Amino acid sequence: MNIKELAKKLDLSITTVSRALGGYSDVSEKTREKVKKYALKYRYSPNVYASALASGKSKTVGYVLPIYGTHTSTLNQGNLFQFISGMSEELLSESIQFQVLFAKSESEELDAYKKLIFEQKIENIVLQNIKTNDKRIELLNKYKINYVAWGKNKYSKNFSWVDLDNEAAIEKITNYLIKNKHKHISYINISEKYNFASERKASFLKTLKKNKIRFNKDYYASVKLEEPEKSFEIIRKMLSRNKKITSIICSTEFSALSAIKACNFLDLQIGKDISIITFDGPLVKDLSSPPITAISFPVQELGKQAIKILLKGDSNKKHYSNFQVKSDIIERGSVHQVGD
Amino acid sequence: MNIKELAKKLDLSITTVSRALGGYSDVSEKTREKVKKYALKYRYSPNVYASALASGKSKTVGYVLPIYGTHTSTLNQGNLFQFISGMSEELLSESIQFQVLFAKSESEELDAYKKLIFEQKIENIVLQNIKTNDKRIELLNKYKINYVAWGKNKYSKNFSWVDLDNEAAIEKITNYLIKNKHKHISYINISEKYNFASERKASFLKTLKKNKIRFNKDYYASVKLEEPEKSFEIIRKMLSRNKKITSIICSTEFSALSAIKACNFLDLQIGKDISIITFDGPLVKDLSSPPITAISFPVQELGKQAIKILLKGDSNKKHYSNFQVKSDIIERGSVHQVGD
DNA sequence: ATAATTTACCAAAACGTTTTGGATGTCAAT
DNA sequence: ATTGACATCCAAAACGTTTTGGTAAATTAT
Repeated sequence: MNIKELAKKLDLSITTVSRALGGYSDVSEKTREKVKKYALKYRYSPNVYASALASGKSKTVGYVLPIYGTHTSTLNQGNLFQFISGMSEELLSESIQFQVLFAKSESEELDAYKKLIFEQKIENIVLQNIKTNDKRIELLNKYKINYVAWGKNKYSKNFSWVDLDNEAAIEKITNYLIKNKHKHISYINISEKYNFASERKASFLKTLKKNKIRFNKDYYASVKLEEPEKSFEIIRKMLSRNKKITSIICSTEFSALSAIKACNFLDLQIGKDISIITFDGPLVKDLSSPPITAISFPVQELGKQAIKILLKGDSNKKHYSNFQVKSDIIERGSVHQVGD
Repeated sequence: MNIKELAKKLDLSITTVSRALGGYSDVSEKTREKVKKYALKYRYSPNVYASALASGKSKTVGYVLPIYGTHTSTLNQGNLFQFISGMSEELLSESIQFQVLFAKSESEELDAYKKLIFEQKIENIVLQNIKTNDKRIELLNKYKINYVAWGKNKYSKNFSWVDLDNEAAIEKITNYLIKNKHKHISYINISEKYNFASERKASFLKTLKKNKIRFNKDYYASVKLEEPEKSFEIIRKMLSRNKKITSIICSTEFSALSAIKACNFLDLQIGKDISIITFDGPLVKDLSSPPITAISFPVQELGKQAIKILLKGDSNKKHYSNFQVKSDIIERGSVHQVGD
């Protein structure tokens, strides 16, 4: 069933059918209802290719999913699928397509974006894992693509984004530990080339300073996003070389699980000898023993908002939106009070 | 740059340019090379929408990724991204698009396939998690879609598939445990509505019988694919009610990690009081303490082969291919000999 | 030398939409 | 009665390809 056949059944022109379904005001409500009814009855849906060709717009949102390293990078982003789920839900309700490409390296990633732009003529894109200096941003700006980023950086006055308030989150965590009399706080972060990690480090340093605790660089390490499996060795070494450490902050739940493993290895009892606190995720939520206190934020909502902002966006207009969420600590008993 | 402009630059007709790039034999090799050179020079790539509209073929492979439950279902499929990575690699080298939809429930899943078929006119699809009675198979057969499944079922003489030899894998695992004098072997499987799980159960029963070990149904449980977080309670209960159990086979690595948690909870020492053996995955590989003996198979290769079979397939011809891999046990010390 | 075949090219139609630029009819204002 | 504004519809062009059904020239077979 195509538009021609449908028009014939309705005894209307192709134009009117098209414009009725397109929501144009130059068709009466009466005929619009009739057209809609028949379209449903005969299961008509416009051919996406013809539609994209004729209008020059693809009604598609593009997204590149990085599966770096030994495909474990997704493990370091435990709430990735919550974000995708949020996007997906919002897109479904707008009946807009969702084109996902997979990339196995950074160069493949940039190529994937080029493919979306040049080959598929996609004009709406969602980005994630924004770097402090992000080539993708340059690319998308250059070609006037409408996009929304999960994450911000120093150029983010000039694009739309959604994000967790990373600064507030780390401040909250650090203060929480300090309140529990921790002075030797370690932090297992992600490489600072990712802006969220850089923000978190900055906030960590700032909060320590505010509380007059000297930052010890031996207490800080960063793990590559694409190499979660390296976390264990890093934490094990850090803990065995710095016996004074009483708490570990983890930027990802994978690190937190690695920290558990390291504590087991070194016979440190979690919640007694040492504290662990992490950004939340499904593994930490359901698998860790013992349960780990975590900071949680509504990732699915972030995905929904990303799409909402994207769809009302317009790459020509110079108006940018953003959406920031706060986070909350969920106590699960892995943080102890020092000196008890 | 479109084909018209390119043709003008080359002083050739649109037809010839199109057919040169399309690999038709009615173009001389000399002009073909010239066209290719210019296409590269001017960065011409055919408009995918015009191309799909004109040819009626979309040059796209469709795929539906289930993110069931609280988006944790991917955790129960640890090697999913290895499979995707394999597909992705193969598709990239053929410069074919990869359209991925996400589905959050079974009905959404079926709708997603319908969307691929009816709205996007996609004629190549990869399926995963084949059920013993799979509605998707009916749908795809009915509309003569070319597809390949990861997994088989009783109707699989009538479609193409790639899979692990599940029967051999479970036989290998069970024999391995029996060789180590285990008689009270428990098995944490996935719901038998998935055919791979059903095959595994059957093979488990068969191998026990062959070795004259009576099957105890209290030693067997299945977890829903979309509810990995339930594993822990199931295993904990099973172990505390059946003190004779000396080994646990796990169909997914998430179950294996849950089994570790349960053993810790019940103060059972892994590799001494109780053995755990599992299907391998990235979590078990890098995160579990202690390391868990696992059965491993080349998932990425499965993804590659799926695409190879798909692309040479033709929904009209009644010829079906398949590709089956064997698995190997990787000893990591979590299996002990009973009576030592 | 002529006929038959093969090689290399091309004009025009087709794919199913959206959009442009009217056309027609109705109604209120003059 | 005429004009202007508005509501409602439509024919035809356009989007950028692929495919069909050729033609002319070159080559081979007779």
